[in-house]
Amino acid sequence: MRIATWNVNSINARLETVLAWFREAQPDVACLQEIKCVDEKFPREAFEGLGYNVETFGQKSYNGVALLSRTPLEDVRQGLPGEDGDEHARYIEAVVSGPSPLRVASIYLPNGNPIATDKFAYKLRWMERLRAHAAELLKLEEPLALAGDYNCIPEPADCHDPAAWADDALFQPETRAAWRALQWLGLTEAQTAVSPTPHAYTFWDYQAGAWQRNHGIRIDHVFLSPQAADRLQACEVHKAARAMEKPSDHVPVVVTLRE
DNA sequence: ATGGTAGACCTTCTA
Repeated sequence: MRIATWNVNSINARLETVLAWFREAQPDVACLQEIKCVDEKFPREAFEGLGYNVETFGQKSYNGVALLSRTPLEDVRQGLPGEDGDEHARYIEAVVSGPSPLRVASIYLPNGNPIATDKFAYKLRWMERLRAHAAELLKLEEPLALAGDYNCIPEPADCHDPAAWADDALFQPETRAAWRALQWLGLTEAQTAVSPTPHAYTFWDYQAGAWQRNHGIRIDHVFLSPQAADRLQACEVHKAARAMEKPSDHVPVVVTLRE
């Protein structure tokens, strides 16, 4: 089973690019982030035409996440528990049905910049809520994948120039500690587990020639429960997607689990 | 030199 995560930076602006990648890569499950539209505006039919079941948690203009699966999605949950009044659409979870069911979540963690504002406090609260929810899910002792844009640069080797990120929310000690706290729960980050390659970037800014200079960051991750990590076979960063026509600034990350 | 680009969309916010 192949599970993809991809921050598409507007599903409607990116539809042809995303569909072309889906035809080529043919993931069984996909977690999308930053769809940037309400549920009614998601191009559902285009993905159903490729054989996917579609669940979305959208929002006007910003954020928005989606789950796509070849088999039906059950037990769908929209929104991360733990903060009443949180309006951001950043979390959707469901169970991919089949002979070996997989619980999967599409995660768009808050960016958190600038760090001297409530945006950073919101980011850290959101990370603590995710930790608490993940701890609950781990009690189920079932295959689980928490995939998405974590907006966290875990290690210096996950960027080109750590000094350039020193004041950025993605590289703050608190952000990185909250990310590691997910590991200490017993979750396995797939890319690091399979091939801990330095500079395996998943995002390159549109600005300042970041792609041409390979000034990227590794911020798109897949965390697996022990029952899923036990089946981990591969984790691939689809770097070529950054060179497509009208690319997203993120590329897909695809995890393969043994059946 | 505080730049640069992209998307949504009403003029500026977010990234």
